[in-house]
Amino acid sequence: MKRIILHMDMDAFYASVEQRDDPSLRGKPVIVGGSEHRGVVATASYEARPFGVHSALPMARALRLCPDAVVVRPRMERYVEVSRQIMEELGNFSPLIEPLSLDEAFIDMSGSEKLFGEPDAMAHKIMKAIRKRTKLSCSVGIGSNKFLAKVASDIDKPGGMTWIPFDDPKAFIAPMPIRKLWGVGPRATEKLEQVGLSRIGEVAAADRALLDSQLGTSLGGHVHRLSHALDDRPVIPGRKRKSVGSETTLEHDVRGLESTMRIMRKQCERVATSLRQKKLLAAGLRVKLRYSETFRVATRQAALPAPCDDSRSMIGAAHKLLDRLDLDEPIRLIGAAAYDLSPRDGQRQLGLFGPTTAEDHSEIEHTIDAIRGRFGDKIDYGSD
DNA sequence: TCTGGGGTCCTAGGACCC
DNA sequence: TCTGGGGTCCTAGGACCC
Repeated sequence: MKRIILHMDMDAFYASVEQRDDPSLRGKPVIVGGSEHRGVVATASYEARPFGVHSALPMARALRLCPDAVVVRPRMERYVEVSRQIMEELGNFSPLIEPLSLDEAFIDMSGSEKLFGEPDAMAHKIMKAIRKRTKLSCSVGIGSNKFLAKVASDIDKPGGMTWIPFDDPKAFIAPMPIRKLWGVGPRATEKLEQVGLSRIGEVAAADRALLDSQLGTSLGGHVHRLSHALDDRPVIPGRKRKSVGSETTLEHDVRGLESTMRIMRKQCERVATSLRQKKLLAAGLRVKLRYSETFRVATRQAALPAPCDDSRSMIGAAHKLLDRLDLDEPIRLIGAAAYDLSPRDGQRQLGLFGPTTAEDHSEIEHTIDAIRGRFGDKIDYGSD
């Protein structure tokens, strides 16, 4: 059966949510992002983009380009909430929804013409439903596979709909830069350009062996297929997450075990809280540091003594892992991530003889979660 | 210009086992 | 004695995506 894949991409999602929620921001250049010192732009509103402000740009530079911009710190919980509404709306069109991030999803609409009409009509109905539910706009791409749908949604933003022809998609994408190929970033672009390939059509015409020699057989094969407009990856709903992490770039560098652990404890607490919210247990923990002077990232990981969702177990594990890293050079980023996740089901019980085991701590922290849920996060529970 | 935070996937080397 | 080969798992790093 002919596949009909749609890709929905919200327009300037974080910035648009902020402008929707705060009317005083409407019509103004809005930048959602971090601190001017070490932050970057997460999303720039369309009013800010003509100044050259875009995602991943260092904040300091963004503000030099657009000094009148209003800077807003990201409110992730809010975006998560709006994202849920969007995905729920998409669910009314197909059971095969695959979210790629908070603001993007694939929708497999194959065989739904009787219900929703031609693909372009489907796309318009989706855009209308999302606007009605959230007052936000999105762009939609249509193609016969994921890659084409994704390329398409980017062509006419904001608020656009693009349908890459089902009969000759290869000709449609041939003139595009190789950067549009999924999996081709700055490194791979450089490697392909070294052998004179800068357009998708040139990659399609290139020798497979040349691609493999530049990119390795795995990425080489992938890129080769995409350049021929071939992509048989299915739309997979309900993909399980593989890790849950928290990391932060510090305003000021730290060094030494004590200072590093002070931050690391907070990261572990956030990871544990997040695991409990998601009803997951982790069997492994990974710590991550980024060194200021070299910008180098170092990670260490290890299995936890037992699957857990409490910060105490993670803090203990993180401490051991940090022992294996250099803590003498200045550190700018500290992070922790839990992996090897499994669903937590069943009841937990508090031991009779005081809080000693990881299970007990999990139970206590669940109780604290519940209190926080009722009274907010402003309560002081004392230390440790 | 001095480079976020949330993730996923791939690779290469070493341990370990038979 | 001068040393196989394959499979699997784990770890660390790195590219990439939004």
